[in-house]
Amino acid sequence: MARPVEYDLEKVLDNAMEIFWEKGFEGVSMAQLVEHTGLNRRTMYSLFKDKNGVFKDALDNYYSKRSAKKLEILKNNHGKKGLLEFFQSFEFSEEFKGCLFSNTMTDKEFVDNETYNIPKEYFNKLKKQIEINLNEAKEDNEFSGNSQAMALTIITFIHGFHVHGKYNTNKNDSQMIIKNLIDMIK
Amino acid sequence: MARPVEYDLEKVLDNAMEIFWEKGFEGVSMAQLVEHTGLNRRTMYSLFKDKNGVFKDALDNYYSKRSAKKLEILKNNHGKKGLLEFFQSFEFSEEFKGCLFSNTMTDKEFVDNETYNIPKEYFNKLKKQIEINLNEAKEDNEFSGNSQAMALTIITFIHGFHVHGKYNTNKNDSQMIIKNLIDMIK
DNA sequence: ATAGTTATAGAACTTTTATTCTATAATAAT
DNA sequence: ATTATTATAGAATAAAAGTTCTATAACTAT
Repeated sequence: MARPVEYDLEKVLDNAMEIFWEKGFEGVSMAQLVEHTGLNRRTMYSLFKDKNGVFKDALDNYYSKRSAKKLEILKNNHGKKGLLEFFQSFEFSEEFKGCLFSNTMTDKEFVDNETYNIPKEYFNKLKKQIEINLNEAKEDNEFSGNSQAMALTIITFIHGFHVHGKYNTNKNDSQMIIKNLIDMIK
Repeated sequence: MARPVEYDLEKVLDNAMEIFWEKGFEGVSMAQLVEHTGLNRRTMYSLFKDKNGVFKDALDNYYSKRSAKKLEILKNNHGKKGLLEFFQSFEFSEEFKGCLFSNTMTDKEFVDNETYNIPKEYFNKLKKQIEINLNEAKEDNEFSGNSQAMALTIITFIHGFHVHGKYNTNKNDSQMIIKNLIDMIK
């Protein structure tokens, strides 16, 4: 009945996610978004309310494509094994983009609350899951500290790992940091 | 011979530092800077080259007012004592502004290289000093790990601590995190 | 084939932000 | 007092970014 769409929403979201991941919410203009998604300006606004709307959907996409998998790694592996697999899933690429969610936590003043809550709630979930794995590790006699405190520390560390990667892209350093943290969990 | 200045450069820099600290480089407009410093728009541009110039001088001011003192704490206290004093110097205010330098590390694409290098070099210095304190702690039999790896881990952790504080302002959590990290350094 | 509906193209508009310009004000030395 | 010099006030300019508008294109159901 109507003219068919030429875009692929899946790809549009992937492209939006990619550029936001690299440059951050404030670092990306609508013009760049239009260029990078291949979408028409007008189509952009018919699909999304505004720039924040694009960002919100890009974050949802990031969650299902990436973050949800991180949670699964912890859930599907018992205790300390889950934590080890989790840390090993971090990529050490030279062109380090960090984590879109972790980056977004520092953009509180630029995005609306609903959008900010997406990564925020992910980190809450992640913290709880890490705590579960630590408690399991405790039962296995592979951890003897305070699970709650250690879960918070690990979350804190994850944030820092992504910040550090913004200015130090040395692969050895990254691996050294991860290894050192793992050794500290006992 | 000429009309005398009405501003106090010291206060101007403090005010600029304060607002950048709270909102980040991109989060502050020249209009806000003019309002917050009490300076005239034109005077602003006669004192600083441009917005980046204001930011650069605000960072230099932050270094001498705050960061340099952090380094001194480590230098003036031997080994692990220095590290403990260092961590205790972190403030746990509810209205958590984080660390201007750590925040700036995530703004790489917005500021020029010369400016970005100010906090970057501070963290390099800090890492080296932490390494020195860890080596001293080793001689005192208060630490037995890899100093280099642990120094990197602590720096990473510091970055993360400031990101975490952006969305979790719970004082108990912050204290728990710091305490947990200290316990892990051994 | 035509009417109806939605997509696309890209210009136009509006707001915001950084930067500069013109005019005026206040001091110190002559 | 006048002049030279620099500070201030605030308007003006220019570029960039977000958003919307008008016109045209492409398809489907009748």
